[in-house]
Amino acid sequence: MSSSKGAGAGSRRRRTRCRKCKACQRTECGECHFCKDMKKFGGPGRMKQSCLMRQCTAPVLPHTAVCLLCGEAGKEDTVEGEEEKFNLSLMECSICNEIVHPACLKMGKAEAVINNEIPNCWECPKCKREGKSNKDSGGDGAGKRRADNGEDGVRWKLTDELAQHKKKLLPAPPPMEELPASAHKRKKEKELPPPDTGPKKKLKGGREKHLKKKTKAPQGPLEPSAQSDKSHQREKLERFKQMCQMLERVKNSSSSSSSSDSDSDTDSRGSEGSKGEPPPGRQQGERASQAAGRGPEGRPAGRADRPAHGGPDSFLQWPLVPSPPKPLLQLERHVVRPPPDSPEPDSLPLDSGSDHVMQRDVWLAVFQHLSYRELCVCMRVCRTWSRWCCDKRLWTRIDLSRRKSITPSMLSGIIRRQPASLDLSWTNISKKQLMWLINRLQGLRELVLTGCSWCSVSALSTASFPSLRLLDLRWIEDVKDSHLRELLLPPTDSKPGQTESRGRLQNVSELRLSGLDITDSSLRLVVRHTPQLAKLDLSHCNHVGDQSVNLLTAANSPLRDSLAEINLSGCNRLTDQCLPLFRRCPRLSRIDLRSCRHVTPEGCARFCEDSGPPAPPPAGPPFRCPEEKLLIKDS
DNA sequence: CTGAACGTTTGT
DNA sequence: ACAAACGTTCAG
Repeated sequence: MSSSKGAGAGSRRRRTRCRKCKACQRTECGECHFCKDMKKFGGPGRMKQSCLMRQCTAPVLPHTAVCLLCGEAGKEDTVEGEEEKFNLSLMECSICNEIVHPACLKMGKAEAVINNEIPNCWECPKCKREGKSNKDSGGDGAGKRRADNGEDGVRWKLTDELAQHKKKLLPAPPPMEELPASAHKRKKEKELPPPDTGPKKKLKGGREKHLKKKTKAPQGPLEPSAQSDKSHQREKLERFKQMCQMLERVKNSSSSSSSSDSDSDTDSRGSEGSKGEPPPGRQQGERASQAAGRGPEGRPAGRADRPAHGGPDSFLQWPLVPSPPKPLLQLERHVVRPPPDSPEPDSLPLDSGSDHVMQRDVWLAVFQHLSYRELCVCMRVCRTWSRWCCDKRLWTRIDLSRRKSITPSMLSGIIRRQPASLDLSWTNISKKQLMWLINRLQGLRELVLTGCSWCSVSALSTASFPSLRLLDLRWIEDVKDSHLRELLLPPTDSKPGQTESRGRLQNVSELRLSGLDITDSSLRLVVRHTPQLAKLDLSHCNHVGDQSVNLLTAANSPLRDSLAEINLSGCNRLTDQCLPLFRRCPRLSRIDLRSCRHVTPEGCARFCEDSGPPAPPPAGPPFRCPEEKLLIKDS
C-alpha cells in the first residue's frame, strides 16, 4: 500500500473542518461545481468535494492527532497562561508536516514562524534552523514566506506547494499500478444506476467529459469559456475566504482585548464568552474549543427535542454575522446518546453456522469473575466476545488515576463501557476530553477528579449530572470561589417554565472538597445546591472555620438533616466552639477532627460527655467518642 | 497546469 | 456502518 500512512517523520495529516467559521456554518449553495456533483443535488457524487462556499477558513487538526514526540494529544486546555497553552498545544509544521507540542521540542521556539492564518500551524524551529522552507519547491524563486502573505493563508489547502515539496523530499512511491480495470471495479458501482451506462460508467462518465472538452477546444487556444469560468469561481472563493477571515479578525480585536491577532478562535463562540469561560489562548485554542464545543448550555442539548424556545438563544448569537444563528448546531457534536444496551448479539455464532449452547447471559455470568485484564484478553477472542465484554455490568468502576495521559482510545473505551464510577484522579485530562466524556456518560454515579486542574474540571460547569452521587474534587489546583460558583449554581439558561432550575449537583450525596481554598461563600452555595448531601469532605480546607460549621448546620440549611459524615481534619481554623454546633445534626454519625490544631481533646471530651455516656481519656489518638455520634480526634 | 476522480481519513 | 470531504493522482 501507499506508504502514506506511517507516523514516520512527518507524514501528512489531514485537517478537518473547524465547524465554527462562517464558511463552515453556511449551507451548501447547491450551485457550485461541487454541489452539483453531489448526489443530493442530483449529481453523480464522484468528486466528493465540499461546497465552494463552505470551504473552511480555519481547518483544525483532527482529534486523533498526537504529538510525534510524546504521543499525547493537545493539552492546551489544561493550563492557563497564553504561553503555556501554546507550549502544550499541537503544532503542525507546514514544511516537514510533523506535529509536536512545542514543549516537547528541545529547541528554543524563537526561530519558529507561526502561521496565524491556520490554527496549529507553524514552521517549526527545526526546519527554520535548517533553512528549509516550503517555497523552495515551487520553482519560482520568489521567496515569499507563508506567514505574512495574505494569499497563502487564504488558500489553506496547502496541497500544491506541499505536495510538490513532498515529491521532492520523499522518493516517489512505487508506481503501484492501478489498471484502469481495477479502477472501475469498486463497490459503489451498485449504487450507480445511471441510465446510460454499463459496468464502466465511471470511466465512461469521465471520458465523456473529457471528450466534450476536446471537441470543444480543439487545441491551441485554451478554451476561453471554461477557463474564465474556473478562474471566476476561484476568485469568488478566495474573496469569500478573505472576507471571512477579515470578519473574524475584526471581531476578535473588538471582542477580546487580547493582543494576539490570530484568534480565529474566538469567532463564533466569542459571544458566549460572556459566560465566564477562561479566554481561549491563541489560535491553537481553536482546536480545543471546537472539539469541546464549548456549549454554554448547562445541558448539552440533545438533538432530540430542542423546543423552539426563543429567548435564551439570543445570547448565543453571533454579533457580526447576519446569517441565521447556527451555533446550536455545533452542540450536536455533543449529542448525548443513551448508554448502549446490553451488547448484541444474544448468542454466539459458531463456524458451523449454529449458535453456541451458552447464551449471552451465561457468558456474562462467567465474565463477571474475570479481572479487567482478563476481560481485555477475552475481547480479542472474537467479535461477539469483544462486544459482550464491554457490557457495562462488567465495568462498573473504571480507574485511570495517575495515568500519564488520557488518550482518545481510552476515552472511547470508557464510553463503550459506560461505567458507573470513573476515577480520573491525578491525570492531566483536558477540558475538552472531560467535556466529551461527561456528555456521554449520563449514567455516571461517581466521578473522581482529585488532583486535576481546574482548567479541565471546569468542564463540569457545562453539563448537568442527574445521576451523579459522588463528586470528588479534592486537591484541585487553582480553584477559586468563583469557579465553584460556576459549578454549583444552576445553569443560567434554564428556561423559565422549566422545573429544572436546580443545581447541577442536585442529587449528589457525597462531595469531596479536600484541600481547596474555598470560603464560606462557596459553602453557602453547597448548602443551597446539594440538598442530598450526606457526606462532606472539607479536610485541609484552610478557610473553613467555626462560622463554616455554623453555616452548614444552621436552621435553614438542608444539610442539617441530611449530613451523616463530615471530614474536617486539618482545618486549623476550627476551635472547640464549633463542637456544640454538630449537635444540630441528628443524622451526623461521624465527625473527623484530626489534625485540627485548635480543637482540643478536652473540648472533644466535653462534647462527648454532654452528648452521652462517659468520655474516654482525652488523649491517645484516635480519640473516639463512644456514642452514636462518632467524633474522631487525635491528641 | 487544471480539474475530475477516487482512495482514504474523519467524525457521527 | 455511514456520510462528508481531504489530499493525491492522472488524463487532458
